[in-house]
Amino acid sequence: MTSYALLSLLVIDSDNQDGLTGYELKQRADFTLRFYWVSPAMSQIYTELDRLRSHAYVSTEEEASGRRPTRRFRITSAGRTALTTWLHEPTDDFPVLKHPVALRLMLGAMMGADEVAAMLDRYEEALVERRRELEAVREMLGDRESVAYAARVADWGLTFFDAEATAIERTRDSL
Amino acid sequence: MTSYALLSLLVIDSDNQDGLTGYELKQRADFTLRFYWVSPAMSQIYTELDRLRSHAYVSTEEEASGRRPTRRFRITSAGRTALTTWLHEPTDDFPVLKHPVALRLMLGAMMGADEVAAMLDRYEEALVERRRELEAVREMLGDRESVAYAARVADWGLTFFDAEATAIERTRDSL
DNA sequence: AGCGTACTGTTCCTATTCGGAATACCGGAG
DNA sequence: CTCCGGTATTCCGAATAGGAACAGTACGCT
Repeated sequence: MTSYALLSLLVIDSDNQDGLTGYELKQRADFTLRFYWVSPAMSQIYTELDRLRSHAYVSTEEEASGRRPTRRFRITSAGRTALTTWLHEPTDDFPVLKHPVALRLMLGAMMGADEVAAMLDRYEEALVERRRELEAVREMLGDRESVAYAARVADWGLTFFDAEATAIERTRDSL
Repeated sequence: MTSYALLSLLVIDSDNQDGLTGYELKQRADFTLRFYWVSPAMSQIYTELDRLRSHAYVSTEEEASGRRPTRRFRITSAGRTALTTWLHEPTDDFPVLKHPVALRLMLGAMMGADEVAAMLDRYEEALVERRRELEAVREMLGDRESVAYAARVADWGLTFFDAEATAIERTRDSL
């Protein structure tokens, strides 16, 4: 699955002629992908890139400018085809949510109400911060037609964050 | 992290004297844990149980009744202590959401509006089903004080599902 | 009693993912 | 020219995922 996530980053960037390095891919992932997926570890990005290259889904360009070899990756037409095929096949995958706050809340009885409240406060703070970051992304996207789908995904994320804020409120009220 | 999730299942069950087998633990995880975490693979459950036993956080009881050895696991007081310690140390872990629908929506331009709509429809169906399942759990919990925190977690999950439904609606409207 | 079948319970295998350390090179501020 | 922060890749070990394989058990059916 992660390979498709990386392919999607590459296809989004494909108007850029130069392609991306693994490092840049990691930065893009940190910037957007993490809001609706995860930002893969460096190690995994390079592993996936090797795999994609072995399928000829990406092409690499060595940049032997200095002494150090730097590779820039671009999606190939085969990669585009594979991605399109993947998009077309319906999937029944359901979102996976790993929620450490909920995990701990489950054992609230072992924590005490004040500590639960403190945990909620901390989470709320972190949430506000995350939301701010996503909102910045959303504003960058604006209402340009070319990034309309990215904007929809960002809006989806904002809806999620707002629901989290609501859940925090409700939980607090119930204590 | 998963080991604490398993410990939490064991502590929740600890009024039961007999303890749980790995298999039963998997069932419990399928029933509740998956709504706010993941249901670990069988292989991982047994791996974690071995680890927990090596820390003496769980005790095992061999049941050599027939020919087959069956092990029942119970949390020890050391396990309880470890769990409590873990609960007390504040964490800055943020929820992780892996959202395949959002991942695909990102590339909506490569799918076409009708296919995107179909994907949203399928997701909505699956969502309704999941919500029903969680609601059944929620109703089982009722308003008993002993499971008040579990009920809060269930409510949190329902809030999440409702937000997903909202996000689907909004996305549909924007197409 | 014997049979089929679904369920219980554990182990095993492989692949994927995570998390970050280690290494190395580059460019600019001072 | 030197330090330092950013760029870029590789490497390592561990955790997680996903099921298949295997084996015993319970129960209804004939």
